[in-house]
Amino acid sequence: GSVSDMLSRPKPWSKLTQKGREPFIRMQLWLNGELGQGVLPVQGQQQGPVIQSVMSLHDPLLQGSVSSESTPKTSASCSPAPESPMSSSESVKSLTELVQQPCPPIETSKEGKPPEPSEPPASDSQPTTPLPLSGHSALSIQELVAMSPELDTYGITKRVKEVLTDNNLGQRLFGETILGLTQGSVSDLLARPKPWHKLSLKGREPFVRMQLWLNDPNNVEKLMDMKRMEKKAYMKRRHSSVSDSQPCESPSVGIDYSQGASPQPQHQLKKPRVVLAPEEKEALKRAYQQKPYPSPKTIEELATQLNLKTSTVINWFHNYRSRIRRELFIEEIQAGSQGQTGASDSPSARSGRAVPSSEGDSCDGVEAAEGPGAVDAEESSSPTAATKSQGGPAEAAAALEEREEAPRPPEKAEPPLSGTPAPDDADDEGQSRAPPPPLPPDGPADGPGPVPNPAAAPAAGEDAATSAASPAEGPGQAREGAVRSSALPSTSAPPPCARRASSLQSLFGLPEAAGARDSRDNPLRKKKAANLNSIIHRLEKAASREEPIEWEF
DNA sequence: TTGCAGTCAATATC
DNA sequence: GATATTGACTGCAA
Repeated sequence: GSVSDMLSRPKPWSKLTQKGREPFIRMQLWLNGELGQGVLPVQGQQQGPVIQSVMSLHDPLLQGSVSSESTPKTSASCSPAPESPMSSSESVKSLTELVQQPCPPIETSKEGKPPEPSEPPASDSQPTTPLPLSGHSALSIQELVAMSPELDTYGITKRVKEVLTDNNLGQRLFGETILGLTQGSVSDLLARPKPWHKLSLKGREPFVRMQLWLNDPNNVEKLMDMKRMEKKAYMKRRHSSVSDSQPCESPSVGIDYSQGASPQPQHQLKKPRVVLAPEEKEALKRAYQQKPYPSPKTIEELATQLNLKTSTVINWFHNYRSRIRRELFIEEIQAGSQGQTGASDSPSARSGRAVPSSEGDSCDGVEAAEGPGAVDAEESSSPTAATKSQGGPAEAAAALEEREEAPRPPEKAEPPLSGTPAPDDADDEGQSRAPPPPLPPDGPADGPGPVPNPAAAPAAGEDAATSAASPAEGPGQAREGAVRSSALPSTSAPPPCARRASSLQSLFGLPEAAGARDSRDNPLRKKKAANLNSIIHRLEKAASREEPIEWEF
């Protein structure tokens, strides 16, 4: 139990007592392989003293220092990390120093990728230079990650993007050579980095690699060399293959799957990729607004109505939830940087502003644009739009909604996000119990109708939100409201309370929220609401296990 | 069993 | 051709 608690809710180093730090030291040592597998001398035993003494040694490493590079530049200088919970600027330095050495080939210790089939030139080239790890005694990437101080993921990606574009280096090359990831993953990572504290050890790895790469004075050169070699190899292959076969269309130039691997018998076995039609996505989004966590039954219904495989629907929900979450992270960061209040705990936040890509665009954009909101616009213009596709997908969602409640807000806009919880779904676990509607079903009044004017929408949403908070609703709602407020902060994430608070406010239409943010808020709010939904859902679920009725705050 | 994080890899878009 | 998007999959944790 203690372990579970510690692993899921570790306290910041600075808040730990000597004793409290001990388990972390042990973990660190264990991660470093300095504690034999298995038996760890317990407490006061022989190792006790060792641990105690190590405590001081490791201090800097363990501490989460802050993104040194975020603002300034390369970590090297690591200015005093102000907001870092624990100031030690050294931590960063230690890592960067650690990292500054020549890099051995990417040792995919555990990375699934075997010998990087991709490494095109790898074969004939110098050691791909991924990790600056020193000799074998060197720390493995995992160890580095474990010991790494808090990095400013945002700042790192920003710099990486700059370097790559400035030098005309592609994501694919960078990803395969430096990170051991595919182009798509790199793109995603660079465009939507998660804040350090939300990353798992594995998720931190690419950032540590990037940091290491950034610290490598020859990083660009090495990559350029790789590029050249790739090109050369490509040309060579081309020449030779001109005559003979193969559609070596392997996108990645140097990859030779061709060889050892079975040629391409598989080609036929591949299942075609499912591509959801816009209407289907719409319907799913709507369903999501209603219930971010649909019950199996609901999923099945959706699948049936949309004529999709249930696994597709399930996957879609998983992906959508997680992607929305990610966008929220970014928004948080941005918001933080803008409101500069943000700076608080997440270093990433600092660099936020710099946010290159994510700007309004993609994040919100995505949803906003294609999401319900967009639809709205559409619909507003052509009322019947919704009707499109005969009773297609759109209806599917609608149907679901209907079941839930009556008036279903035409998808969209803010109101929906609140996603009127479907009370009906009795089957929906958590949900049913406590309707997690972040937002109350829009009052009979505004919500339901297709919000004709997008501009107006926000307002409506707000109202709804506000009302949600109001006692009026059923007990459930009230409860929720309460829960929400209390819950949010706890959400596992340590994001700046201030920020969070403000988002909450805006979410619920608290005073300032209303006018404060501009248009851009809508989508934002929607997402947040949706996110709240899931949070609430989980909270309720958890609560239900224990004291179903009790929790009111 | 369920949900999530992290990825891959096929497509879409620029 | 490079980058962005996204459905699916894997592994892990609760």
